[in-house]
Amino acid sequence: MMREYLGEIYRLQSMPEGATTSLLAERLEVSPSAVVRMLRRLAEAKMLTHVPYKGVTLTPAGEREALKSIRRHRLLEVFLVKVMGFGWEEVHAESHGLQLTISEAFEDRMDAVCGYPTHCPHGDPIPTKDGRIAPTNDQPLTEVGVGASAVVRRVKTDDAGKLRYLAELGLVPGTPIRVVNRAPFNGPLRLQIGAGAKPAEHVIGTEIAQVVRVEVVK
Amino acid sequence: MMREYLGEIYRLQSMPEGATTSLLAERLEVSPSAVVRMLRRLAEAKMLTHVPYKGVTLTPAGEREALKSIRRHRLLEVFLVKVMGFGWEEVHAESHGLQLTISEAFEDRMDAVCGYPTHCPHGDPIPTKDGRIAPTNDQPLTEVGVGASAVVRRVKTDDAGKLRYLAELGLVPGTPIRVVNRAPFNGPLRLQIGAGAKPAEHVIGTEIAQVVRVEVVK
DNA sequence: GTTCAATGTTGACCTCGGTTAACTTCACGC
DNA sequence: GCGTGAAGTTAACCGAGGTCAACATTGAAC
Repeated sequence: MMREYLGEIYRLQSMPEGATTSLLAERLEVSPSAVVRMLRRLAEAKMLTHVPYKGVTLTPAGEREALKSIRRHRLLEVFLVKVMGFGWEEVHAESHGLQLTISEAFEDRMDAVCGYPTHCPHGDPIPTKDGRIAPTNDQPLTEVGVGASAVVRRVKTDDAGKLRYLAELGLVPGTPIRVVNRAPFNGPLRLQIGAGAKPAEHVIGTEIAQVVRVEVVK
Repeated sequence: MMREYLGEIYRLQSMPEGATTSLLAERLEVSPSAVVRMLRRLAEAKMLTHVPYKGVTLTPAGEREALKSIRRHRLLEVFLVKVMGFGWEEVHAESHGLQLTISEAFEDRMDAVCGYPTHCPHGDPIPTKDGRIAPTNDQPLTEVGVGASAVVRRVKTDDAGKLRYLAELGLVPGTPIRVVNRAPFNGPLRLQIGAGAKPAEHVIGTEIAQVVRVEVVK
């Protein structure tokens, strides 16, 4: 359990808001008080430093553990999609419990059975066994200029409905797109999705566009 | 957790000794007092009746739950061997934790991915989703007469060492054998193992023979 | 500078699953 | 029929992980 908290702290640290008590509580679906107590225990275990009312910072040891948790989580997601046949919108919920009980041997088997994947179904990089993680270099679709071509890299949501919708549209990691048009005042985007002879054209709202991260192609 | 206790109770009820507190404690690797408390809770939940100092009997509801647990456990074992590439001697330990956290959806996927197996790697029948379990009709190898032909049906041990040894010998469910000779006073057995042109011959001790259950071929 | 709402923290409590130590009950040998 | 050892049970305890209610701190608005 401690490791899962660390993983979530790591994820949140790389976001603008940082890893706050209430955000952690929300993501882990527990009460804030449960989070605070766990922070104390993790601080005692030298996994992080916690300055009350200020914030939290992972120690190097804490980061190592966090990356182990993230590796496990993302490998599990790949596994559930590629081997078990779950949809990419189902895996978040499904991983929740499994993550806590799989052994290291099982993790290694998943890795092998999936062909040593480098990214999870949503496009996030999977840390290596020795704790290295590939850097990401993408931006929200909302920030891409009209006319630009790009490739979808990551999809930053756990919402099953949004994920289903994105899959329908073909907005999955690896898909090439082009921003055809953007309505004013953060209006909806018109996108060309996919390559080849007949790329589809779709209009998506900003709530969806914010969630899709792309790498612009020169 | 309750379901796992029920599964173990069911398994033990079909053995000569029955489901006693101490046997349960041993199989579940917990203290007898933990077992007794769980028995009380299961009795409250109308899953069984427990007469202190006498014994325990599953109610129909308890039996249903027990079979669900057993199904889950055995499916998991098949899955670990066929899909994940574990050895049949490793799966008992590996299932322990996983069993507690897999969802019903995951169970269904395992079933499908494994091709709807009917027996676990050790030869025990897998209950169906609606709670029916195939009867078994085998006997310990120790009770088979000299000269008789038989087919290995089940292997009744969780000991990794014994399982490894049995796999080496080829004494796995489905293998045809013949009892060539038996030394007096419950002495070792000489067996012909396997069919075809050159069946192997091996001598095994009674400790091993007791664990192997076979169906005699007329 | 005060106030106040949002955020963070502490404390008291619950359940679950495990433990050990002490006590009961059972059944078997004599 | 009476010990006595094994098996079963009860009681008191622990830690993990969760809750809610009360309290503390922060920072932004006025």
